[in-house]
Amino acid sequence: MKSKATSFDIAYLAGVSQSTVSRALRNSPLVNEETRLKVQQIAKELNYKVDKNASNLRTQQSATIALLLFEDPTSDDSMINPFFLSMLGSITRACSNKGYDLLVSFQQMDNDWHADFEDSNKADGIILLGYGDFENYKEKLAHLIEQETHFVRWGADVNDEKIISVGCNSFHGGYQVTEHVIQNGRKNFAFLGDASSHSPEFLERYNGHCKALKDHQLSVNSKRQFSAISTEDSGYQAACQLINSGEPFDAIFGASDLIAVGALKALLEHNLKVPEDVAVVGFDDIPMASFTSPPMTTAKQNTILAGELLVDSLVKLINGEEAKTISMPTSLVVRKSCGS
Amino acid sequence: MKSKATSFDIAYLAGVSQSTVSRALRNSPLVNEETRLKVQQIAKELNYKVDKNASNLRTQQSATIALLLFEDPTSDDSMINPFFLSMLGSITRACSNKGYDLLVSFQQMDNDWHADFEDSNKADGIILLGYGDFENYKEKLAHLIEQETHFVRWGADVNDEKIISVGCNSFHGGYQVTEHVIQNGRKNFAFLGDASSHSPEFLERYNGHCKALKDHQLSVNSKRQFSAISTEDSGYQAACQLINSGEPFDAIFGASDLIAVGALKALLEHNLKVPEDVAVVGFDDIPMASFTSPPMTTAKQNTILAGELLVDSLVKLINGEEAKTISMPTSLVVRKSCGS
DNA sequence: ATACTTAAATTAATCGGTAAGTTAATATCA
DNA sequence: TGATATTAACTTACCGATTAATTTAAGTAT
Repeated sequence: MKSKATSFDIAYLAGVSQSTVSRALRNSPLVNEETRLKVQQIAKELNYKVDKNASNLRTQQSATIALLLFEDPTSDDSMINPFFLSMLGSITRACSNKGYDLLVSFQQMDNDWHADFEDSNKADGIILLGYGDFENYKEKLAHLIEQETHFVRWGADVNDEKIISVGCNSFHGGYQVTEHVIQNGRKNFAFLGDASSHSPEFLERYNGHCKALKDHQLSVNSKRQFSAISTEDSGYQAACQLINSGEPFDAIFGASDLIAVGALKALLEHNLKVPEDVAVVGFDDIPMASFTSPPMTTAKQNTILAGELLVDSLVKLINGEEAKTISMPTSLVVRKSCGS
Repeated sequence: MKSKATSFDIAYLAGVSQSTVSRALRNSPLVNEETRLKVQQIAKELNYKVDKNASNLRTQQSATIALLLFEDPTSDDSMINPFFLSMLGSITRACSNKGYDLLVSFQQMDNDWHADFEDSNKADGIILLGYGDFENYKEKLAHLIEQETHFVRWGADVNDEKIISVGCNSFHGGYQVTEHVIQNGRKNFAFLGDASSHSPEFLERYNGHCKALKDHQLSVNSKRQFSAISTEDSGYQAACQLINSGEPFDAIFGASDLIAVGALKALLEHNLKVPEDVAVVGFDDIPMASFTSPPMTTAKQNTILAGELLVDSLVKLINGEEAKTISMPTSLVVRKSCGS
């Protein structure tokens, strides 16, 4: 086992002190050009790498961001919500662009989740990602605030200026897709997804949905709203309930694409044709959405931009700057499932 | 800004020495039960968390694994290969089960990628994940070995006992899907995917494919093999080349599901019906595979198990134990795209 | 020639733990 | 009772960097 080179080894070989080595490697103007080059040369030969534990300990920062990904406890263990997977991809990129490493951690929303990364100095800040029961979640956030932990979360504004959120304008997205379907002549809209304060995003989508209905002189019928979490299975269940309820409907808005995909499956099983009998729209624009049969019309959330904004905001907080809650617009992606 | 509590603060409050605090918190038998409880109580009240930088520095290990995810440089920046995303999910879980944190880093295969995580003591070992030009990749692995870095890679065995790989038996998988389609009566098989030593996995799939053809008295026609990397677009291009080549074919084997999905699109555009005119099969069983139209028959790679085995093997290496290259079986998932 | 800058390096304190070595107090045994 | 074990604590060195404080040497001005 060959032991790693330290700055002392370099110092010895270069015939200078260890602190000069440290300075030279970080291009400090306090060290002579000639010395610097010699030191850097030796460091390279020894394949020397700065020990992050030592330097982080000394500087009290880690150039690392922790990502906590929350999952619905009921979701299939083998499959992470593809939407968040996309987010993860863009966050990873955004972090590396900003010179941060990324620690990824999956957490069950219901369990006691630990956000010790910053307390233990493993990370400088935290990104919280995931749908989930917000009412429960809120206490934990209060705790984070109390600990003065730097964090940003993905999601709708929660009207607390200490909680920085980056999210899509769910209300507008909900309005947008609903209006599009209405303009295709559908009148009896069903909504599948939790519409309570436990899921602020879904609630906003629902509110936008209802507003669109009202603006077009259609009534909101709560008998056509069925609760669902963001899994295909849950969407399937909700759609079955809807079908079995006997309420007439000619359009379904799934609060997320996964829910809509589940609905598609339920409709198929009940011999209802999409979009002829029922128009189906979703939310997110996950990669799968363009491969469903028929391809899904949906409100696209720009995950690339979202990842960048999350990281930007968090880095601002880490640097002691101000950061603001951001709401991004969604864009309507029209495919075949909505009938036009 | 409230400063974090250190073990000295606890020591002062508990009226013991700092080292006793350190021991008490780690349940060392060297400290009296009563003292231990008192210390732990105070630690809790202060919301004390061990500083990982300090303890890692002292113990020279980080309880962290770094995951390097390689992407085909040409792949769409917005979309990470869903197969690797699944792997990432299961690796994350496996790590947390083993008590390791996970650092995720995306790397471009062609650029100089850095695997400094272990050298800089940020991680105890590295998992390498991704398809890509293996010939190029090899030099870097040699470098890792030279540095005595602990690492495991996803992929086919590369016949070097210093390189521990965990992968699926691509040869068998290729054989399996090919044979299934042959048994449905197809005779003119095309293969889309790089079949060179630059992509060992694809090459193995191709070899298995050819073996199945031969075993069933069908000839291998290299004019029906078109190179492609694992992206939908590349699969689309390759399928177009195939179609335009004028070679007759009634089945396509995409070396990965993404390639097969691209092929599906090309066939649709050329008014070729799947599976009536052409059977299409893929490899991986990404989530999308069950939502294509028609749903894709494919060789499933068990990503959950794969993640566990990768982490297990790496942890063994970290602990100085032996680890062996592992080849897992694939399982045939029959859906509609293959015509039965 | 003396005093004063400036440049370039060194020394030493520090970050917050871990663990080996040592001491002090109590318990056990012949 | 004196010698030896055992328990539970304390002291101190150390991990490998960063950086403030200090020293040394050379250069400039009066």
